Amino acid sequence: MVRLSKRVEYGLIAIRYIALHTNGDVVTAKEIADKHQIPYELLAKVLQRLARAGLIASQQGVHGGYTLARNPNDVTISSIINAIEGNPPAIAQCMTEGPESCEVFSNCTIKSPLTKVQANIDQAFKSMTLAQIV
Amino acid sequence: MVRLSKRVEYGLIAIRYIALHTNGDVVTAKEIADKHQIPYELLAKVLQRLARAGLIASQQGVHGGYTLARNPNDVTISSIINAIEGNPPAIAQCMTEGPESCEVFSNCTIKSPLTKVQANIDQAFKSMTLAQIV
DNA sequence: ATAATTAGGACTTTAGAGGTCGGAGTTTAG
DNA sequence: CTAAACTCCGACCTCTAAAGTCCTAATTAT
Repeated sequence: MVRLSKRVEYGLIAIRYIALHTNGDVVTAKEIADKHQIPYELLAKVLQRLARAGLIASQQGVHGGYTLARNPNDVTISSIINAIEGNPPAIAQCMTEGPESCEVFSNCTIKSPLTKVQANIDQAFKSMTLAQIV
Repeated sequence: MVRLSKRVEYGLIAIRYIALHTNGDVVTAKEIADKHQIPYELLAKVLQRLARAGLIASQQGVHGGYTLARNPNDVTISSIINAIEGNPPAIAQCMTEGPESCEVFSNCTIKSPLTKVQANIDQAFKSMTLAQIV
C-alpha cells in the first residue's frame, strides 16, 4: 500500500544517473539498464515519457541517448512522477479523477481529512528536487 | 500509485463512525456497512483487525458490536493503518521488509532520498489523530 | 547499407487487492 | 435450552492493474 510503482523507481534511478553523467556525453537506456539490473524494455519506456515531458532530452540514432534537459534544481520529484504516471501521486481515487469517479462519494466521510494528508504528501514530493538526490 | 487500500478507507470510515456513535451503545458491522454501502464481509474483517489491535473493543453475541477503546486523541491515522495492514505505509518495499527483501538493494541509488520522503509521509500520518477527523 | 539507438503499440504474465463463502464461537432473549 | 444476532476467522475465488515481453518502426552516425 502507498507503494511507488516500479516505473517510478526506475525513473528516479535513471534520471539521477543521467544527471550524474551529463558531461557532454549522452547516456543510453541500455547502459542504465545494465548498470542497475533493471529490465531494458520497461526502462526504455519510462525514459521516453521523461523525454516527452521535457525533463530529459533524447537523441536518436547511433551514439544517441539521453541527457538532462533542465537544471536539477528545477526538477522536482513530483514532476518526475507526474511525467511517468500521467498524474500526480494520490492516496485516493477522487483526488486524481475528481468526485464523480467515486461511486460512494456522497457517503464518504473521510475526504476532508484525507485531503489534508494528501496535501502533506504533495508537499513532500514537491519539496525535493533532482539536485538533492544526486 | 501511492493509493490507500480499500481496507484502510473502510477502516477510517468505520472507526470514525464508531467514534461518533460511542455513547453507551455499541455499533454493529452491519450498520456501518449499510450506512456507507460498503461490503459487509470485507468491513467485518477490517473491524476485527482494529479490535485485535486494541483500537476498538468488540462485544460478541446478540446486541454485540463495537465501541471505541481509546481516547480519540490517542489514535493516530498511522496506528489505524498499521492495525489494518500489518505494517506501516511504505513507499518502497525495503522500508517495510528490510534491505534483504530488495534484490537490487546494492544497486539502488535512491534509497537515501526516498527514506527522507518516507519520513515526511510517516509524519503526515502520525500527526493526524482520530479526534481530528470526527 | 548497416548497425545502434530511440519510439511506441500490442500483447502476455503475475501479484495483490478486493470480494465471497462457509463455518465456528459467544451472548442474550424467550 | 434453544434460537437468533452477533463477532471471529480461515480459505477461496475473481478481477484489475502493474510489470514485463515482443515486435516493428523511425532516426542517424559510420
